[in-house]
Amino acid sequence: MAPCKNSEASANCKMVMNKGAWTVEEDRKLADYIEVHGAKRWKTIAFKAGLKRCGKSCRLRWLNYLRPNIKRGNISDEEEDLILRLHKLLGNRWSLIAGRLPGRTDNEIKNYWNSHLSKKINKKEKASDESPSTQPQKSITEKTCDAVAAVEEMVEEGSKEEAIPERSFDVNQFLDFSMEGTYDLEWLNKFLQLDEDAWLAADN
DNA sequence: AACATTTGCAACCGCGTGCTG
DNA sequence: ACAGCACGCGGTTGCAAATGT
Repeated sequence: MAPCKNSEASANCKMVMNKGAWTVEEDRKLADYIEVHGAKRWKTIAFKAGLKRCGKSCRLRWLNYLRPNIKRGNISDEEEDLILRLHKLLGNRWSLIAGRLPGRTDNEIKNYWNSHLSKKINKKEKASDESPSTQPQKSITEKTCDAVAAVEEMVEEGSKEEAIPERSFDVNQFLDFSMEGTYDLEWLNKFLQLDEDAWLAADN
């Protein structure tokens, strides 16, 4: 145990805070309190639930572990593919990426990226560096990444000039996560289909 | 079996942003 | 306009479990 150093808790910093792994008892207290009072004002929640934790810590525990409908582990190929596509498009915007994967948290996706996908990509890059003369068949993921890159270009072009009608790309719509709950890839395919040529080019 | 190294994940930390008085 | 607070994000760390030697 150690005093909480972060700014949020500085006001009551004299209080000794719990740190490290959460216990079952702490989880129960937090979940019970939020079930009754809702997930607002984390500092108050931490205090009133009788937890010697920073509000910040409570929030993280709730969002990443206790929240209902959380999916844990077993990231499917479909989800992995989606993460790769979105990362190509958005970069390390983990919360935005997580927003497209119902039940997944930004922390989980970030961890998954750092421990699995970044290594996969490095391997692929190394492999392609070692055999530059041969042109191996691109995987679905690589193809989609190429297509996403094409979409990115379109976004940039669109910001410079009038959008070409049949190629119009609405960034706001793309980043509008209000249609939560629809776990299909239609929304992305719609954008990817904007440039069939990019697909064909990626194939050659 | 014992030790060293790597891996995977939960949690922490600092910073930026938005809201409120 | 300003200060203080609360929240959210992304990077980083710590540590247990798994794996290698």
